[in-house]
Order: sequence, then structure tokens, then C-alpha cells
Amino acid sequence: MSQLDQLKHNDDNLYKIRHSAEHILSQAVENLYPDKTIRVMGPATDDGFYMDVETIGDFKLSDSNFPEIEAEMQKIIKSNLPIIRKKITMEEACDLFTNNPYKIEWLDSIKDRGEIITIYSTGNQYTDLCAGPHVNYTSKIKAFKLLSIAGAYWHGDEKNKMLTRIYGTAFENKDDLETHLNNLEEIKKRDHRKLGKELDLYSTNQLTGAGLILWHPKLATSRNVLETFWREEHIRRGYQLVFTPHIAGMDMFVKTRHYTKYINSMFPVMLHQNIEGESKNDYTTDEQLKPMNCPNHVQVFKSSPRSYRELPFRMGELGTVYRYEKAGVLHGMTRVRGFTQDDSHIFCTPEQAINEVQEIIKLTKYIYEDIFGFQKFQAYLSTRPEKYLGSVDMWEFAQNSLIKAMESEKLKYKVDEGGGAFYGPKIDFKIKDSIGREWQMGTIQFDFNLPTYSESSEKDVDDFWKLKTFKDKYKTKKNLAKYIKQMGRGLDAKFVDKDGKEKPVVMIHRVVLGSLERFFGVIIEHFAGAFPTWLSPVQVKLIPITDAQHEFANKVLADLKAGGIRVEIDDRPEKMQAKIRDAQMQKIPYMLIIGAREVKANTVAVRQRDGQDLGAIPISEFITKIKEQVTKKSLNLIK
RNA sequence: GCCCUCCUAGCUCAAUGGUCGAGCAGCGGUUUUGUAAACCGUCGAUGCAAGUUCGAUUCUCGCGGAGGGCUCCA
Repeated sequence: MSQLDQLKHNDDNLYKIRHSAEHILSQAVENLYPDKTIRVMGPATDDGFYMDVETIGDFKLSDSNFPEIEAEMQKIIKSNLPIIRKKITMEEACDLFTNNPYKIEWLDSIKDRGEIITIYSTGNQYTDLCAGPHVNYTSKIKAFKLLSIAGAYWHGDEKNKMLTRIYGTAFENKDDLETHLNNLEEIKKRDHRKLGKELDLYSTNQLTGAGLILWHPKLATSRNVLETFWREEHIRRGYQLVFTPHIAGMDMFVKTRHYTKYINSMFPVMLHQNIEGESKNDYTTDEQLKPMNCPNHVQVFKSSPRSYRELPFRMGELGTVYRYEKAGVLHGMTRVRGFTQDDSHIFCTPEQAINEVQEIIKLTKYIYEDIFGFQKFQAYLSTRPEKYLGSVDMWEFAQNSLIKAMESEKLKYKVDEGGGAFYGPKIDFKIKDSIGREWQMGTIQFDFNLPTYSESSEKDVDDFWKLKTFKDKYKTKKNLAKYIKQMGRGLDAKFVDKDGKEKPVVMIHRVVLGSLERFFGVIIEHFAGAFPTWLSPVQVKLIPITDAQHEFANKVLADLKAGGIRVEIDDRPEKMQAKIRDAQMQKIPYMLIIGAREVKANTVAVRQRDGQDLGAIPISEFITKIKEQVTKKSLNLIK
């Protein structure tokens, strides 16, 4: 956020209300638990406020404290205390907050920045170090609510003490608060974890393992449809599709240096010495569950000498990878430990790079906007970080390629200065779903690490020696050093140019959907579970009103199936209303009601999931319309 | 990994230091119906392991999982 934005922000009445509400919360907590808490700080946010507090000894705050805290806040608000700003000196400030180490630290940083020191007093009961601004009386807080409680590290650093954070929100009036709380309810209704259960889409369980998704038949149907689309679209755009294994030899990830960078998020090595009945002590071929597809793709590229004539070589795979994500970060389908990336690697010459990036952007826009109707997606360019591989020239070349491609495609982007990976610059695509939350999806990254080769250094040996896995395996540092030197660094991918000389190939890593798990998690929420017809697991439900229509309904079923429509018949001995309700709750796009009238006229009565009744239409006409809709991958229903 | 909370039937929810209750779903019947739930019957559960206790689903500890955050996200 720019400084100007920040100012506008602070002046906004809502921000004043929220920041003041946060002060009142802080004051209430202090009133209620004076010797058990130390005040830290808290700001207003885009949708509310939060306050950090340290709890002392065994004392713990939980949401069961909310009623009494809210009551205390209400008391402060009702007292209608004035909130007054005052400028003070550093000495005065140090005196005032001498018992609060957080405020003293804060004062130090204010001093470093050379800013003035201001305090805000609520009546003569509570004074806090604060830049403001605030409302002038506590009674201006007309509507507030505490929402949740969580832990947060001081300064967001996990090495620091864990504080307690209370989240809440405040508004100018009760109606706005009500609306906001209703929106939160809406978000909960769209939650893919809730819909995943209700619509029987996926599950996880303890025996399968945390963060590992079981795709149920319905979602698997949609995934198969999406995968087919993905494959056809990629073949059409000149990609060559491959399959590679889920595991790779350890040597691979020694050469790529994944072990020294990311070993904490990789599943452990599969040691052959642990194989029952294995007598050989030689386990040089130990394997590793792959955390990414790139190395195997490089191996496909390297399987024979590559001519410049073969470039660009666009290699694609729906490749499943496994990463040991920390237990606390797992979340439904959007953050998991096993996932399938719609991965591709493009091997090309430097001259071809811009065009390749441009083609990827075109594909990304097509899929996001045209196919899924994500109207807003944001591109971020991440540039050279402090620690980086390769030369500055290489980085400049790659960054320029990305920028030029985005400009040719008229793609607006924001810059994340220094946010690139150590191995190359990148473009990230983030999608806003229908309720405004942003998700990281696709990415385009240059990779200066994998395709290159260099000798192992002493530091490399040291880095590996620090790892238990390698210490245990090689026993002595001398053994390890011999091994690491033998491995070298990088996978050394080259091509033979027109002049007959071997040259390093440019490698571009890209995903469009990101991972199928996350993508489906996002589109479940985006569509609130009501997928467009082409992607719906069940596209049509046949609802005969009585048994007398079963024969006719089965004929319709056969006709629709013959037309390639995913259709089911509900021939339970239930009332039509109950069948409609069930189909409706399953968000099936079309319900075809079949009663005596339809049998007689050879028609079906079409009810859409949006509640629209299209009346009776001939079966052939319905088939034509729905097929057209599926072919066009329309986001709308027939009418 | 860290802080807080939670874990009761397939799902949603109830109750309790003394043999856990309901609705929906399932199953067996009855009902044959015109655009969001027919009726009757029936099956089914305290995450795992330990401690305190005469007795634990309830209290304590550990583990696992889930949720809200923090940190992280090649």
C-alpha cells in the first residue's frame, strides 16, 4: 500500500471506528484481567480490527471470554468517554510505558524513524501509544462484534513469543454489521470443505493420511472432464504430453539441491536397507517421493541429443507430487500434501523465450476468463532476490522476456521487487473468487538451476553434512564429500545449435491451473458447487412422477446417454417434490419431469436448478440445446 | 512447527462422573403423487491410548485428526 493510500485509509471513518474499537477492546481486556495480560498492539483492517495481547503464566483467553469482554466494551462505549490525542516527548513516553516491553521496543523504532510520538487517551482511564486517528467519543462505536481468537507471533516471526490475537469488526451502524455477518455466513456456505461433504465430492481420513485427498466419483467425473479438456487444449497448442513416475532416485535431488533447500518439506528418503528380506547392504539407488515434476521432465529432454530444430520443446504432464506441508497449514483441497500439477516445461532458445511466455499468457487468459469466468485475475512479476543463481545478465534477459510478453498481451501486472525464486524470475497469477478472496494459481518461472551444471563446492559438502539423512547414510564427511563432488550441481540440459555447438537450453516452468486439488477447491467456491453444465458430474436428472412413466423415462435415459449426456434417473418410490428437492440440493443443472402428459406428447418438462421452469419441450430439442451448451462450455444454463 | 478451540451414528445437532437422545440418510414396508422433504418400522455412535475413580463419553496427560490464526508455501 502506498503512503497516500495509507493516509486515505486512516482518515476513513470506518477505520477510525475500528481502530477506536480496538482501543476499547484493549481497555476492556485490561479492566477485566489487569494482572494477567500485557497489552501489545492492534490495527484496523479492511474488514475489522485485531488486537494482540500477551497472557501471563497459566492464564489463557478463549472465545468463551468474549461475552464478558463484549459487555465490558459496551460499558466503556456507553460511558461516552472522549478520545483525546496528545503529542509527547520520548522521555514522557518512556516513563508512561516503562512497564511494557512491547511499547518500549515500539518507541525505539519510532525514534529510529524520527517520527513524532502521539498518545491517545480514552477518558482518563486508558492511554496508549498510537498514531491514530480515532473517533472523538467512544459512543461513536455503534456496532461491533468479537469474531475469533488465534495465536500470532510478535512481529510475525516464529522465533518470537506467541501472543494471543483477538479479531473483531465494527461498523457505523447495526445494519452494516448485520450485512457483514451475513456475508461471512455466505462465505461459510460456499466453503469447499462444507460443499465437498454435502455434494459428496471428496473426503480425507486418518488412515489415508492428513492432507491427502480422496476424489469421490462425482468430483472425479468433473476432474476427468477437465483433464480431457486440458490435454486436448495442450495438444492443440503444440505441447507433447508425457508420463513420469512418482518417485526418483536420490541422486536426482542431490544434483538439483532440493535436499539442501527444501528437505524439511520433502517426505523422507525410501531407504532400500529398510526393505524386508533385502540382504544387500548396497543402497546407492535409494528413492525419493518427488516434490516436483521438473527433474524428470529434464530427463526426458536429455534422453537424446536435442537439435535446435526440436525447440521449442513444450513438455506437459498432469504430474502428481508430494510435499510434506506442516500440519498447521493444511486446508481442505487448497493446501494438501499430495497434489497434481498441470505442469509443463518449455525448453527453448533465448530468442524463443518471449514468444513462449506470450503463448502461456494467452492460454492462461483463455482458461481463466473464457472457460471459468474469473473476471479478475492479477499477475505479479517477481524479480531478482538477494540470493540468486546465475548471472545478472541472465536475470535481466529473463525479466525482460516476461515484461515484454505481458506488455504484448496487454496484461496488467504488479511488481514484487526481489520476490523471485533463487533460481529465476517469475510471473504468478492470482485469482479472485466470487467473494473476493485471492488465490495463487498459475505461474511462469524461468529456471537457471536445473538445466545448468557446475561442480560441487566445499560449502555444498558442508550443507549436506548438516543433514541427518546424509550423515547417517555416508557416516564420514570424507565419504560424503566424495559423493557430493561426484554428483555436481544441476542436470546439465543442452541443445545443439545451427552452428553445431552445444548450448545451454532455456527452461521455463509453468502451471496454468496450479494444482487440480486447489483449482477444484477454488472453483467449488467460485460456483458455490453449481458447476457449469459441461463440468457437472451429473448434468440431467430424470424425474418420473409415477411408476407408470418409468418405461418412457428409461427410453429418454437411453437417448440422452446416446447423446453423451451424463444423466441419471430417480425411480425411487418418492414424491416428485422430494425428487426435485434432492436433485436441486445436488445442484444438478437440469431436472426433467416426466408425467402422463409428457409421455403422451413425447416431451420432457425442463426445470433448471436456478428454479426456472422451461415447460415441456420435445426430447430431441432438449438434447440439441444441452449438447450445444456443453460444446461451447457455456457458463450459463439454456435460459 | 507454534497459540487457541474442537472431535458423540454416513451427515447435522442434543445430553451426562452412573448402561448417549433426535432429525435426515441407509435398510424393510405402505403410499403412485405435477415443480424444494408422504407415512410406519428398523439398523447405527462417544477419534486412539493411558491415568484419576467403585464407575470416565464427561476430569487429567499423551497421540492422531479437524477448525481459526501465525509462520511457511520450490
